[in-house]
Amino acid sequence: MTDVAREVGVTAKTVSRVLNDDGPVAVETRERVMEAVRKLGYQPNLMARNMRVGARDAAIGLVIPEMGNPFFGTVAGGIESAVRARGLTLIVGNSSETADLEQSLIATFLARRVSALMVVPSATSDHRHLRNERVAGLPIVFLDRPAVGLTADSVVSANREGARAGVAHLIAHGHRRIGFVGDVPAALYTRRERFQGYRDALEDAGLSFDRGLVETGHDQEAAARATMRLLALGDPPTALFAGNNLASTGAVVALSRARRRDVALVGFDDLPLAECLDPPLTVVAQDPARMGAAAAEQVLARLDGDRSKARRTLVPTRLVVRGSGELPAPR
Amino acid sequence: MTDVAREVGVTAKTVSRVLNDDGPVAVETRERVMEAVRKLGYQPNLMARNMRVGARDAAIGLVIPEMGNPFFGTVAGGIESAVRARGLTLIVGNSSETADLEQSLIATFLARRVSALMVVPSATSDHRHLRNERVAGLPIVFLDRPAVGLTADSVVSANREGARAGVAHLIAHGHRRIGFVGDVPAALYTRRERFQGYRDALEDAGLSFDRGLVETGHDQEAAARATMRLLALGDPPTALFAGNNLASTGAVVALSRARRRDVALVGFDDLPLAECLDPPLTVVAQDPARMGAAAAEQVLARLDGDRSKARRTLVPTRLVVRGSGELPAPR
DNA sequence: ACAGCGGATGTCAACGTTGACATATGTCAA
DNA sequence: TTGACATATGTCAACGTTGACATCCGCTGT
Repeated sequence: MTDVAREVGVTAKTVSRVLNDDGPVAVETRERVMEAVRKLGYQPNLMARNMRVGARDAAIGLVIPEMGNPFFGTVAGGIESAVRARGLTLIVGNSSETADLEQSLIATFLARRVSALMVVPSATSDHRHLRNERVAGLPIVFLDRPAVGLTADSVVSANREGARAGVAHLIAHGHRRIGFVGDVPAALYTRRERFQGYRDALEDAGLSFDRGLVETGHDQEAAARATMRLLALGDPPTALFAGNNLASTGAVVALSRARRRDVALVGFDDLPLAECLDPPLTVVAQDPARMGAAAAEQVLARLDGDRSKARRTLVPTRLVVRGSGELPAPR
Repeated sequence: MTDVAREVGVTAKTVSRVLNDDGPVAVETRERVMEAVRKLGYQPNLMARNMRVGARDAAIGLVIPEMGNPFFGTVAGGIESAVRARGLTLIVGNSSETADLEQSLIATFLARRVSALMVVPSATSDHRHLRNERVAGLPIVFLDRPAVGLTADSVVSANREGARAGVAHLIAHGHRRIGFVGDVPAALYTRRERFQGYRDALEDAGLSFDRGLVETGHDQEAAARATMRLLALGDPPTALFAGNNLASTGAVVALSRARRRDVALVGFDDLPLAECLDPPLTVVAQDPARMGAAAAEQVLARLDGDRSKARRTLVPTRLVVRGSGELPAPR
């Protein structure tokens, strides 16, 4: 900025005035300044500006466990578009589902003085350490899974209700033995809730819970193996409920490899090609874009001074009936 | 920091020394400082630090056209993990495939003094405005598509070669009329290259090019409609080549809806459920994680002072044979 | 006893920007 | 003419941090 000022023959303050439309500046001066800015290719230094005005960084920090997973990608996209309208930029970090990385990313974001924090917590993380920031008024929103050890805003899917509806759907088609293919670790919030929904549905129908029908795998191949184990049981399930998109994919792969077109399947979270599968995949669809948008709204409201108490936003799910969930139970 | 210093009864400089392991500090002082840091929940202000040391922001800016698309998500993931090892954080912006947004995102990143810039260019963008930064030594890498009007590093897939191999594969199975379902706008680099590869393969085999076999659609539904138009031709193609993941998905959807299991299909870019389709989808797979990693490597090398001339990294593709591309041509 | 040295800490200025306030010049009404 | 006022610009300090250099202390070797 000083360079521009020297070039024009004024002080930095005048240049600052021109660039911020702050205070009166002679038309001619303004033009000469703009000219010099172009000529020197000057870019204002946001870091210095923020420091001077004591403002926080016009960015919000987002921690997600996995960037390649389209679920989180879409969530991030929903946040980005909602937040950019306010001139905020999005800083993204990948926690790889580990508490350590999550915490170090959060520390980095805090050191950058981000305006707000959005976190998809890892399975084993604890957020007590954010208490100071919370009371200091920093907006913090937890996504997909709530905070642990901290009262804070959160935006989550209607996991339990959705899973319950999905499993009830299978029961309505005559199934009595329904397998659950889910995430590991079992401590993960979403896994827990969806599992509860599964048990709710069984109970609603007066069916007994069989621990032997529960298998887990944390990636697609592991989920496929888990599915295989269920199919190999002496008294195998006639239907499966998959607890997330990777589990669904794994189950689909396993059924396809085993050429078992008679096993019903409902997955939690939609897949792009679901309708092209054979049979087309019935799912409990989440709405990741909406989750992102809801989280962004919540953060913006907080930034606008909303000091009301922490709020949990429940994003509804939707049962999308396509075929795989309607296969009748054999008798 | 001043607060911490006052608390301990030393000057800010001493606190700075403790926190940066810089210069000698008495063990006891160090402990008291650390204690105060914990007690006050002090976080060093990165903005101020960067400004003082004249360093650029320890972040790299990434512009992608679409966060929800798993291709770009995976690319971003590849970058993030490679870059975090160096203590750099990733700032991501979504250009929604428009040149205006792209440019404004780049401007924001520059104002933040990011250490490097990574851009997946939009169809109509022009990068002449980055010339100053280039000569100033800012590392800039273009991803998936090269820069326009600027000589700079780039990392792209072997689009032309890959498409050529994919189409040659169809020809080897006896197909003579092969449709192309691609992106719009046709001006898009990847679309252009893949289309050239398609024509190369036809020419290699001595087949004539028929403009009527080329259709476009920029999202899944549009691609499905494009596929339908091809199938409805008086002399329809017996095989299809899809120019990207959305086009592939659209083509799969269209064939599935039309119950046409006799039309061969090869897609560019892999899909998670490709193996479960009926028939399983043969694709020319890209390696997005590797693209991200390669781009990150290139940037890190530049940050380490590599001043060699701009380099184009070609990431190879791989033909994954699964079934849909091997359907024989009817005769 | 004293210079010399290294350890522990302090002082000051500067990074680039902008708020608060001051100054200079011109305009206009009383 | 005078002062009140608006316009255009300048001066200075401060944001939080750290480089460069200074100071103070006790210890060592002669």
